[in-house]
Amino acid sequence: MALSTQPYKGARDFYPEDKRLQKYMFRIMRESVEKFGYEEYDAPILESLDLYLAKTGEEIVNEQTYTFEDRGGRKVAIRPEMTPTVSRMVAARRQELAYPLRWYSIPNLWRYERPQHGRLREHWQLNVDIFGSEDVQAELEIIRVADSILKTFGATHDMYTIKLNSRKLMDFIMNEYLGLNQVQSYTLSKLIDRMHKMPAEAFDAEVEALFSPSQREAGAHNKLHGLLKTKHLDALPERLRELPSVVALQKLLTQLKAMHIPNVIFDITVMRGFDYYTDIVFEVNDTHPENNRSMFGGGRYDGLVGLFGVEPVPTVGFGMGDVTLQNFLEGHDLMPKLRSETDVFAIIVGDVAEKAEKVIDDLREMGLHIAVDFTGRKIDKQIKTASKKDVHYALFIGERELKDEQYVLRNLQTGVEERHSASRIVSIVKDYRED
RNA sequence: GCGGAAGUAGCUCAGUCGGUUAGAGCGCUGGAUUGUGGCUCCGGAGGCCGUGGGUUCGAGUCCCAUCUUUCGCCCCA
Repeated sequence: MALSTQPYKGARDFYPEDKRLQKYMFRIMRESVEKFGYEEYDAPILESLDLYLAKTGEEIVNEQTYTFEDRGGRKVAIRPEMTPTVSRMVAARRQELAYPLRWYSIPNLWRYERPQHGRLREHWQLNVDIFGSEDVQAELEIIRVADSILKTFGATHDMYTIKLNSRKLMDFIMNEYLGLNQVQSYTLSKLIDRMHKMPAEAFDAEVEALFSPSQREAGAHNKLHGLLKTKHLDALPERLRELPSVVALQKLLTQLKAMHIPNVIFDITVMRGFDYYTDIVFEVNDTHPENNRSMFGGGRYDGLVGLFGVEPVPTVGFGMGDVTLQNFLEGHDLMPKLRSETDVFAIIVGDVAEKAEKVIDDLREMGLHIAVDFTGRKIDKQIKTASKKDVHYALFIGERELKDEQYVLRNLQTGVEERHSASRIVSIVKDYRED
């Protein structure tokens, strides 16, 4: 039986053209967040399993994490997300860091689950966090950063919606306003989280089953129903509007709109999967009709750093996955045509290899990326090879060129050929590379 | 983890009722008087029909299992 050439289930090989796309996406991400002063960090892909047992949703640890025992008997996990890791790093140097911290990373993460559209077992996820600010200005900045990234990819505001909500508001609604106990609240929040994926009747039935007789008596169901239909903060009952979280949400919405981000809305059904969110959460949705799903999101999690036994550090952050981002870019026709990192494919004509290599080395010295075809094949084959590699220019070097030191530079896109000196070639190619 | 669909050449696929040496297009490769790709013409390579069992005189075709891909569910990015 032959060895399989397939990559591991749910993981991808990155051939040069795939890697080109990944590098492009990471470059835009880095440039966007660094504009706001975020600094890159990194960490090992392996973590102690304990790190994930304390928090996170239970299912992620039990069923979706790759775990194993190392040779020393330690329980090890391949990181399924970056937030616990970065919280651990911050906690380790809690006292000496200069707050507010603006950190980002693009780690690869692993989750053991069934691969399907937009979800693989290994993915890369831009993580952007701001540590050390309780002020809603932190949320404002984080959302602006997320918006700015999408804009840099060429997206316009009609392509996505930013939905905001608050966990504190939801907790208040469930505990105080509806009078639910802890178990009921937890179940209901998970139910609201997937409310849009189930028929209204099924949702109603599950909600009804959740309430106790006395709660039903008190009209809990109707109250909840009314709330879930709320599209604006002003439409909330007075008691809820006075909550600090709601005031903060209102401020956020107003400021974002003032900053020319009109596609933000309040959405009371946004919950986010992780249990560690403590207040404001947000979610970015693709508006493309065929891919109308949550692309990524984030929120405030003030409790995580404190789990390591140090004073808590208030934190706001989000994670943006490469697979969902790619789907978004493809859906909105935002994928760039990427060329090779190689600027020039040199074609040596005749028996002049030694002299030609000298010229090529000079060009490399002046900063060009040049691959040389030393096969001596027919010229048409060599041009075809260059073209297939998505190299932009072919450079012919033969007797004639070497004699007068004028080389034939061919633009493989247009087919236009010109004779130039080496230094002129360098500036032409560099000019092209710049844009 | 639970359902549905699909696996034939590198890619996209055809293959009748189970019947001889398994097909096309594209791609790859060589050539059309040796310094120019994409067009045209001619030649060539390339298949354990995903894998393992079973039924049958005979299986790409029917049955079972398994792996992979894919769509949905759970969950989430």
